[in-house]
Amino acid sequence: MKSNLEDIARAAGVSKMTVSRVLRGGSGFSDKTRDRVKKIAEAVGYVPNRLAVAFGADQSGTLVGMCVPRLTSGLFGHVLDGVDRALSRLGYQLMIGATNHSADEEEAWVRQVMAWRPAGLILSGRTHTAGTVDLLRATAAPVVEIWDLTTSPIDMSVGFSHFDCGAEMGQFLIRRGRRRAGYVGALAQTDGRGADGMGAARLEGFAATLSRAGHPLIAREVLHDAPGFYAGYYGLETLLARQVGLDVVYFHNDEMAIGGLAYAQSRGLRVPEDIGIAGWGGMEAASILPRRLTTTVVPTTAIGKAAAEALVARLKGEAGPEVTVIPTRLVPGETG
Amino acid sequence: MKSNLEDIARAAGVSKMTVSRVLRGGSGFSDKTRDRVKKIAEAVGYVPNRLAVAFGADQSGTLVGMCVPRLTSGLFGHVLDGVDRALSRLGYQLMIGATNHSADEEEAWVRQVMAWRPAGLILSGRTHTAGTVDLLRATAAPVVEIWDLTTSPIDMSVGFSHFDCGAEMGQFLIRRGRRRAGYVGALAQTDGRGADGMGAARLEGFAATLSRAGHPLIAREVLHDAPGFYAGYYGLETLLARQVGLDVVYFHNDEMAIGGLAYAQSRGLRVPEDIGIAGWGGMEAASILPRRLTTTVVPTTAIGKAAAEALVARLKGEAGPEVTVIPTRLVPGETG
DNA sequence: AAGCAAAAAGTTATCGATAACATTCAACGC
DNA sequence: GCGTTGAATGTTATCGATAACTTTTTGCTT
Repeated sequence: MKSNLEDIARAAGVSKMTVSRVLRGGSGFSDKTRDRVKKIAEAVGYVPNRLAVAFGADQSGTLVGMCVPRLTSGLFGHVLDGVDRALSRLGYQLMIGATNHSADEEEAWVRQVMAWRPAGLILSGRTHTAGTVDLLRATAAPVVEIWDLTTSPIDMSVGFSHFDCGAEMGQFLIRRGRRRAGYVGALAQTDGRGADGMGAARLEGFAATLSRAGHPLIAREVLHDAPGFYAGYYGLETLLARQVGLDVVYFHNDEMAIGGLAYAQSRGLRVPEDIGIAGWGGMEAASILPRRLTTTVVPTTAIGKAAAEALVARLKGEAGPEVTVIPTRLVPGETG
Repeated sequence: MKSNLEDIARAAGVSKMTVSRVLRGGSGFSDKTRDRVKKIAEAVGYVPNRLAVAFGADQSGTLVGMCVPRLTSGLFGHVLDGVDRALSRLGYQLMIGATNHSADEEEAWVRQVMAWRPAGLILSGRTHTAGTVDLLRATAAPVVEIWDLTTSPIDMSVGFSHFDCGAEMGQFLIRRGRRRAGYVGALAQTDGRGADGMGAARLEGFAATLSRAGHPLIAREVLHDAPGFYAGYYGLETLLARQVGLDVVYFHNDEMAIGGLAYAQSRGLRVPEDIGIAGWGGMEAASILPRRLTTTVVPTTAIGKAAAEALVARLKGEAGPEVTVIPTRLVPGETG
């Protein structure tokens, strides 16, 4: 990893500049020179120093930063995958970080990653600290906020409305005759910064719709825990212990809903006869249960892809849409 | 994002060098100067340019590259999380990539990321192209190979033996009286490069153990597909259509095993009475099913953490172990 | 107040690639 | 064979931080 343009230039008996031109493949050299330089570069295993390129341009043209709430989330894994596939094909590098659902941690990450002068950033959610927003506004780098759509993005936004997801599920459950609904969530915000803005927005949309229909949400249980199977299992246990007579429970996500399903079965409750269960997210497992889970499918990979494409378009100077809506799809299933 | 040391130096009436010293907090400046410089740096929102630092040192001291087979894998999500938590705490940045189970794609990624002169690399698996190995050996950067343990690592290795996982499960199922075993895998290698070396090693260990016990593997079905629920579902369907009388099926991973479980239930097969099912990996869902899945739990986060720590130790010049074994744990469950 | 050590601050060179500009060279028409 | 043109190639400056070195200032002793 030691050879540079200078070494190749010396070996080929030309100047650094000629080598640079050859290796980037433009024009300004003879076929003979090109062949000789290329052969030498190949032989010494030349790897261009992107640090030098980026530094010279005071902008690392192929570096993109992406920050997600949790790296262990199945949904975000797919988003990440969508982004990575779209970007790596074009020669971009992905620098990642996790906020652990804390806007302060996000700010710390943004500050760190900005030091690398990335060509662009992809952030998750629309809740950021004032410091983060200042930092980003002071930058020319394009920023895509994904997941939770915002009508006034810092720069660009790709995703859908969590509020609408909740509202749609509320309407659906009302239409199915549900009248006494509960909610089980997780990751209650601990730092007062709207850390779980997205789950909270779904709950709001859900609750608002139920109220409008005249059958308001009766009970809710929000755990200070990772939104996984266990949280769903114990969350439903807690909720049912506190409140009798619920006929449906809406969960923060599918993992929790499947956990809830497991609890209901362990208690001998029939789903959906005794109690309905609805999730959110559309994890693969949900569609292969004995009874298909009633849930909202989120096109995760498509969101990642769209975010990457919006970013790349902006980097190429093309004028793209400020807001890209990627619609979710309510899947009726057999548990709601 | 425009201010640099020069700007601050000018504003403070000192030289760049003094500003540099103050901001890195060493010595060689008066308290008065320090306060003034710090105040100005704060006011202009100075973000140091790591590109310049890394370039000057011809090594990006805080950049670590990590490559996983798939970003959508729950297991690797946890590994990634373990790595990220350990590294971000120490101020390192993580650059990621996915091989999509292709050694060639890995080489392409390594080539790209080496251009950033990372302080170290974390790779998944022990199967690499000759080109990758050459590239890495020519580098001073520490490399940790995780997941599949190798006794002769390029540099360092953290993980466990997939062969042993398969062997252990084979022994266990034999002890439970299983005599006619099948296997359902996925990600059949299409490019002949050992793309799925790790699942293949488990299968080998499994088959070898069964043979030694006198009850060799009867049927196997390896799909050209992502190893998810669907693959498990249809994989078992295919296997059972081809071969009657199987009394247990070992799956590539838990997701596939759960898919298989769903197929068995859909066909009215009783588990484990009519057919046993065993998975691998230890996804959270597996432990909350009505019947706990027989599987091997892999301490994913611990592997990530150990890999990060081994890398950091090496970067600090400490002599660490070449090979770190992170033991897996067979969980008997009730399906095998 | 001179002398001297130590602290404070400044100067220079450097890392690799490339844009912008400068120069050399070859081929061609007349 | 001489000027012209365009292709081929070379030179210089630059990006920001910092190591290594040099100079200036301060503070203290006698």
